[in-house]
Amino acid sequence: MIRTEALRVFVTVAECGNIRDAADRLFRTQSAVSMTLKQLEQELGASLFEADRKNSLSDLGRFVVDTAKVLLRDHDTAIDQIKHYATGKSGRLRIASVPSVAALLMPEILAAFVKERPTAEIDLVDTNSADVRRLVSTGQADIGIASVAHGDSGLLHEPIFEDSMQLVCQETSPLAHHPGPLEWRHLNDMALILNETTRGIQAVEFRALAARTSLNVRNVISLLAMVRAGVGVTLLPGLATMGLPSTLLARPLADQGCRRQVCLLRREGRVQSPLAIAFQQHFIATLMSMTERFGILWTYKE
Amino acid sequence: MIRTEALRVFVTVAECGNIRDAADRLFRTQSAVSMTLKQLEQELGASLFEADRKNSLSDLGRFVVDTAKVLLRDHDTAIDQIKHYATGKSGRLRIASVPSVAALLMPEILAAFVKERPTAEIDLVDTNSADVRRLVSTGQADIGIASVAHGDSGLLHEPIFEDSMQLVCQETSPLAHHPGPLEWRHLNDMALILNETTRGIQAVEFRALAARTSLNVRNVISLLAMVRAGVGVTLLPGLATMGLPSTLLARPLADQGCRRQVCLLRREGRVQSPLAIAFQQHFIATLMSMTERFGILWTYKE
DNA sequence: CAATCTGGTTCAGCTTTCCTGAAGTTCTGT
DNA sequence: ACAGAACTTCAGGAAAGCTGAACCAGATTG
Repeated sequence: MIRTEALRVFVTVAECGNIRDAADRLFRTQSAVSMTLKQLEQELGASLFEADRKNSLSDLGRFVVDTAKVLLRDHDTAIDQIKHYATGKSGRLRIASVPSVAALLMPEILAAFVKERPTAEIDLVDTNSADVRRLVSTGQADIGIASVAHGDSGLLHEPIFEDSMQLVCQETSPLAHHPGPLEWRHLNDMALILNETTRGIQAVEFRALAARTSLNVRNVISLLAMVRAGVGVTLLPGLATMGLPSTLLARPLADQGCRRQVCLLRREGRVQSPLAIAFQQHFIATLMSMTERFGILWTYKE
Repeated sequence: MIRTEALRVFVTVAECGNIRDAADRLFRTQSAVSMTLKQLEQELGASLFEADRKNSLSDLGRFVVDTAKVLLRDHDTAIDQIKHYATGKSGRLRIASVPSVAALLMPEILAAFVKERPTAEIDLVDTNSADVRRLVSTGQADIGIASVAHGDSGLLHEPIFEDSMQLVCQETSPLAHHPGPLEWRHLNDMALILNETTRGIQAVEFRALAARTSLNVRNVISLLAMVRAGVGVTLLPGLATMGLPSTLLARPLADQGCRRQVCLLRREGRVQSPLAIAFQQHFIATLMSMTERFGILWTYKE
């Protein structure tokens, strides 16, 4: 059996022209190198050098050096690739995230992550929570960031942070300059536009309000356009209100229990790729240092 | 350190889908395979399979299989090439030979040799003895077949066979039908054409005859054309007379000591390529069984 | 529901391989 | 002829790899 390492020893000796230098380079003793060479020659049944002195190769030796050099190069790059993949330095990662996180938090988080991993390929999809869950559970995304729905089978979720819901209205709205947090009753006279994030609100007062309206807009851009056009007001998580257009305002609610929970989702019973693991660690660690700046409430455990 | 063999074990398990079958294929026990896998996973710091059962790969596992498969393929073909080269099954061999051997013996000898070595590249040059020696001593040929000249420095020669010199004349020549072997004196009245092979003849009687002529023709084709045209007679080794044109005849000489010695030549102090060694063995062995057919006298020792 | 089967892991002990340090050999230049 | 350089050989010890036996955990079955 010809060991790859024996070939490496031989190539090193051929390059150095003598055993001592090769032994130094390989962090072995002369005798170890000598014996490896002898064993290799025995294996091949022919001499690799012209003489005892290792400064001139035999015909066979030249052939073996040439062949072994490309073998070793290929071998080393392949092992390297494997190690990179195994340590999450390369590979492919598909992230599905709700728009607020994708737009406001991800840029900063991903910037540092990809900088350290120039060979990693990362796909970021932003879509609504339900779709994020679908993508993750069907294996089309490796990691999801969304609110959690009970009854999600096959998904593991780890709560990351909470985000208090805010009212979004025109700056000309009567509620715009209302002093202090808004009570539910203040919304009684307003036209309310529902959206995906309002589905998670449990408060009975809100559910009563919601029952009176049938306008439900999915896309955030459209939703804000509606509010801007005076169709009505809506509720959005605090994070999503950070880049609000100038004619709109966000106002806090008095009901502190009215929050959306953002979770990290992954498929159950599935070994994650090292890159996915690395991303999660990076995501948690980076995000933790960003909580204050974005006014979010950290709920991650462990 | 990731061993190539560990990757081979992993790929085999991935292909078999379980350890038992893989162990059988690898001629190892289950436990050995299990431990190798465990060690590999430890080295990579991540799991290669989805579960204990080895029938579904993790993301990392899939990547490693893909990468390792090409690595192993390249590795195996490279090792194979080296082994082929080392055992003389492939490589390049440059043979320089005198025309008589090249034309009459080599076809049969090489036919079998190349048939067993489809990937070997063989160059055969036919030229005169002096040039054969030059090619071998300058390293332009690996093996030479020629008569030996004393004072050849840097050349090793092994005598192979002897060949008795014969007179070549027109069939209309007075000597053509002379009964019994020819004495030197029978040539007294003949015009003699010298050639390279006559240089090696020591007999004083011949040297006296040779002193009287100044016509020396190198190329065998030209030489025979001369004889055919009636310019004179010449002497050639028996082997070279076997394909004589129909109007020419070869006649034996009485002087049994008048022979040319054919040797196998190689460069001194130089390790031969395995293919060259293989060729020599084949050459000697095949030629030995051809001696009678070609009327040559075997002189190879050892 | 216990009994069995299947696929895998762990462990102690053995064998093989590999490496080292010291001593020996061979070549080379002076 | 001698010193030094280059390499080999050898004995002993460390490490790695393999095996057989025992063990474990899920499935399957009478």
